[in-house]
Amino acid sequence: MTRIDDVARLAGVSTATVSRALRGLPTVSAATRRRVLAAAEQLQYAVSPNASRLAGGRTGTIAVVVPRITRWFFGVVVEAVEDFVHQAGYDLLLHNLGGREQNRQRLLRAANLNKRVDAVMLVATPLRPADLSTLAALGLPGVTVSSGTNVPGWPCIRIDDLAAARTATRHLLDLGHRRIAHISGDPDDELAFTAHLHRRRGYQEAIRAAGLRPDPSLDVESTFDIAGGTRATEELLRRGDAPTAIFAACDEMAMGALTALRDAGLRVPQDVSLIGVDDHALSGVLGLSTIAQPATEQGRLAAKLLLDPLEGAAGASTLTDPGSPVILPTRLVVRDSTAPPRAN
Amino acid sequence: MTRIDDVARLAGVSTATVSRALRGLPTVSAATRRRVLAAAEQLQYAVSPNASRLAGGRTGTIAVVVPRITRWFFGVVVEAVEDFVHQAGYDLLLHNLGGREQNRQRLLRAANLNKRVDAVMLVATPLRPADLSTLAALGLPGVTVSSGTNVPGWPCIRIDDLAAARTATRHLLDLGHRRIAHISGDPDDELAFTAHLHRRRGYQEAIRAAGLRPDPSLDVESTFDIAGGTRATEELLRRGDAPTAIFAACDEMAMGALTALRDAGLRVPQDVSLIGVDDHALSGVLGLSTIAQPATEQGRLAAKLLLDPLEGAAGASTLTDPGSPVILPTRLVVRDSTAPPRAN
DNA sequence: CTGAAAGCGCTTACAG
DNA sequence: CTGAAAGCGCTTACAG
Repeated sequence: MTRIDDVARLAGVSTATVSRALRGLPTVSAATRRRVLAAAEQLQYAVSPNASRLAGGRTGTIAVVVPRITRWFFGVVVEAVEDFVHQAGYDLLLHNLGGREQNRQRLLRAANLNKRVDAVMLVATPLRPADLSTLAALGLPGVTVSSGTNVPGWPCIRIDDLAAARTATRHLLDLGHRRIAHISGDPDDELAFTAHLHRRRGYQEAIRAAGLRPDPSLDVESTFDIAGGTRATEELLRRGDAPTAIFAACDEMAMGALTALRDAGLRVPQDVSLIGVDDHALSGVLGLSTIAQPATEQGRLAAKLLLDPLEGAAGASTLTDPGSPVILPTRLVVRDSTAPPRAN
Repeated sequence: MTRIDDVARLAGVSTATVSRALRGLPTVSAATRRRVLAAAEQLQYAVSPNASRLAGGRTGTIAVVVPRITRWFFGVVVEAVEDFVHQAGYDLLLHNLGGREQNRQRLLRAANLNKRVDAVMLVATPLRPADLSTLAALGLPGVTVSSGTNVPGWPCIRIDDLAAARTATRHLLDLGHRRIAHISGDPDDELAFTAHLHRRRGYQEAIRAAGLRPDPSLDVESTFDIAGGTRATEELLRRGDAPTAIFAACDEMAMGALTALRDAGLRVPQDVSLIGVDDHALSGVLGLSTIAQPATEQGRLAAKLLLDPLEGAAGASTLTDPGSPVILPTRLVVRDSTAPPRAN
């Protein structure tokens, strides 16, 4: 392995000058810089990140925490963040909680973030009060994406889950539905993010705004994924007196609902209308109506808010007030899964 | 930030002893270890990874390279790898090529892997001869998953793409189909992985084994994703004389095909049968017949083959001969998208 | 614009 | 089983 002093020797300068030239600091003459770059090139020199980080006090790395990388939203967010982060010359440490409480605890143990990253991005990651203290003690900058827990001092990027749910529910109401069910995540799950809590409230608000009363038997909780959508819908049908429409808290749950409805011999939308939230890559294929949310933009913006301050970008801190979340717009996309209820 | 000498002072031992005790080395008396652990706990001490890595010469980090984290197979593989890697106490550096040749080049530039990781996992990542030299020069251990390019000395985990394609095609043949189309990835794409090349060959072999001749007009190339499946199918239909069955090189392409077929007014499987490869999480929802491949197992096994040697696990090197790939089994899953052609 | 020297916080022979 | 000391490969004031 060639080291910095090999380069220094070849270029006929000190290691300090090599360090400055390679990092593009302005205090190096053009001629010297040329010689250093040539020497480094000739020796195929690569700086040792660990030495550099130890001496410089920066890690050049950011941590990204997601509940499950295999779910549509989180995959898209990570892809956007990865791109931005690597463009900026940082490394990306991935943490996938995978629904295991133990993973979240391991992550938050001092040793796993501390001294290891310059900043943290928490995507839809819920935190207990104790976790917040741990994070605060680390003193790291960070950003949160999607709901989860707000961290004081960190900016937050998300959509308006309440409004999204109201829009979805109102779309069903406008079509003439009155028996509208809701399937959503489990509020008791420690690791559950909180988006679905707001979506449930939005659903209930829209129902009430239409002069109806939310019917608890039409509100089923399960896991926030495909299988959960299937189970919730099966439970819904088991309760008898099927709804004429279902608002699923996310597209993946809606997809799971499709299976359950099909197995029950119910057609979408003729027998039951169905709408989700996300605009998953496959929602178009399935003809699923949904509330589209901009996943790539949320990831990209979050990465920018995270890195700009580290880079000391001009106006970085004025881009957003850490106190108030940045809300990105959603959009109703009507496809083939929603229609007026059958005249009976 | 508390440092190792703070702990040493509190415990009344040297920093060397603290280092040994904390890492669980056997050469520390039980009493001393207890005192050190207590002191570390009391001070909330976390080792500095950079200092440790610089002094110790290990990075405690592995790099994982995938074409696109948002695609089903890669997301599942990364999830499995992440779990294994973190359990083993390593960090995971994620690289998502995102279809950009520039990203691949950036990754392979000496500075981006060199001195930064202890080992590399390449998932379906193709390499040019020059890239192979670069990797060889780094002298890093590694493993490849799914096709891509074989790296001398690295184990390789994958399925038998040829056999999978033959099975899929034969399933259609067995149902009575004779005009069987194939939609697959673009062989000219620099960044394309190579799985689809084998799948095409398997398709052609099965066609020939049935005494038929592969028809080039039934073999359409596009991108290896949902949109590519749609475009390829549209092209197929544009050529006239539609096939009675389509074998898509992956489930995501098959899903894209569904859209195109529906838009053309063709029903699956009544008008056209359709089968893919993967057993994507949504294939069940869509009733898509497919050749299931074990993505989680491939990721887990690859992680194990990567880490065991680093840990000096007993028999690590005998687990597999780096020369011959480890082939995991696939399985035909028949759902509702394949049926006999219409009697005409 | 450049260099000598100290220091970043650990781990590792080496000696006992 | 334990410690003193050197060393890992950089960066950063400081001085010029």
